[in-house]
Amino acid sequence: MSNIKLSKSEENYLKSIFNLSEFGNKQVSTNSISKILNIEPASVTDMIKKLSKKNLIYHEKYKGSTISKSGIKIALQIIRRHRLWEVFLHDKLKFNWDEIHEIAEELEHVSSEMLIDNLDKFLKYPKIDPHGDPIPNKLGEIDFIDKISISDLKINEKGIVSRIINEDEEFFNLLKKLKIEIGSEITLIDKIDYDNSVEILIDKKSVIISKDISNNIKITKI
Amino acid sequence: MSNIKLSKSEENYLKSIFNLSEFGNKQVSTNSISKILNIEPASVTDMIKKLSKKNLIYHEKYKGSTISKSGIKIALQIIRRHRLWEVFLHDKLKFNWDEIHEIAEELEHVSSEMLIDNLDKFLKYPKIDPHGDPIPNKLGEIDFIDKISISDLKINEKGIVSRIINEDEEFFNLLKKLKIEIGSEITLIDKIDYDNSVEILIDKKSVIISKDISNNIKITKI
DNA sequence: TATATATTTTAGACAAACCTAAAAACAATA
DNA sequence: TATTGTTTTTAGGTTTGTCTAAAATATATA
Repeated sequence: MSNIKLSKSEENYLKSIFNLSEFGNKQVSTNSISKILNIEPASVTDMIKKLSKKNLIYHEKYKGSTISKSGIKIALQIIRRHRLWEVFLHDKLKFNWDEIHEIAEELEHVSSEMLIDNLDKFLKYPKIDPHGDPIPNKLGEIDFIDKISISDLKINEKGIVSRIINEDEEFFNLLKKLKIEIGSEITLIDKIDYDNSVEILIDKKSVIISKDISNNIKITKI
Repeated sequence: MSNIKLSKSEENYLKSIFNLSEFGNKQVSTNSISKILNIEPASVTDMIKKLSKKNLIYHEKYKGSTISKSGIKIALQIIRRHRLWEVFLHDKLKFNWDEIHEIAEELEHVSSEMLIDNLDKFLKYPKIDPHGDPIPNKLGEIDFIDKISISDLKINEKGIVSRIINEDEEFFNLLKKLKIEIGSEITLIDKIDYDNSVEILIDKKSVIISKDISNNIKITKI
């Protein structure tokens, strides 16, 4: 089995390559990795060689890198760890969801499988993290949930908030004021044709939110 | 303020030096650090130079090292992090207390002050870890608790198990069978002069335990 | 106290993960 | 297609934290 213990750096590269590859389907350029990790292209080339030798990615000189099956498997475990820690930080330690990413970025590299399994159990096997991103299970399987816009609902239909696109602090504060967060139940009351804003029922109150705001909130139908 | 971010290595050295120094009172030999960290003496000398330059320890060539005030302060924070994570792993994630040390050893290096404060709050500000060791508070203050042996109790006096000395797995299994763990209430029923074994009431049952066993269990009087 | 032994330090090397500068390959376009 | 610009790689360097071998110092003992 691919039980090679990877360094923190290797894990970060692998995660980034996976994220850039759109589930392993796209070739990833050295430059894009460099930008995402804030590391010079020359250093990225070094690490690409290293990961290639470990068969976690395939690399064609001057062309780009593709993540391998075993690379994907490991990347999904790192993402699993990251997202489970995010749930813990948000739900148990009461961090705001704009504060959790950075800390989870550290915690994700603590590599005890039993730790993550027990954490998963403690959190009652959550399916999505506080940003609404799905959490891979122990086997790396992801529950794909159909995410739609509020305006895709019919009048009086209900949805659960499952993804916040914009992660700016101002937007976060607005949502806090509106009592909208991942898991909130929303009912569509009316669509206003004039400017494509929508009237919704949230936290037992009805509010009208602009198209721009509603576009940054994804939901799943109940 | 001494808000220098230390590397994982530096933190481990500092913690070891503190532990070996008996609360900063003793000079620590290069060899003892080498043994505890499993790192060659020559490498230890290198790190000693580095920590000296940062004024976290004082070093006299060929004599030994003493930990400084600011060194102690940082060491106590690392120990605080370690022990809080141990409480979390044991109480929340249901790890056995012989499994938690290694994982806490990793978690203790995740250096967000807010993380530790929130964890502390979540755990309801515990005073001791699952081994019975005291947890420094945010300011580095430790509650010193008078730890005594079971045989120091008078007949019918009660105590709370507050420290397990022997950390071997067999001993752990024995304690599990006897339902003895940190926090358990013990009542001394009788002292047997013949072999210095003691009869105690634990978990509503009376058992006789040998001198050797009772010596490995420290308690605090209620 | 002289000598043997143990401890500590110095010197020099190495791997990991980064860097800069320059060369090589590729892509875009006049 | 020749030139220009961009991307990627190579070459060589740095820092951190480790190592081994040898030298320096301290300690123990005959």
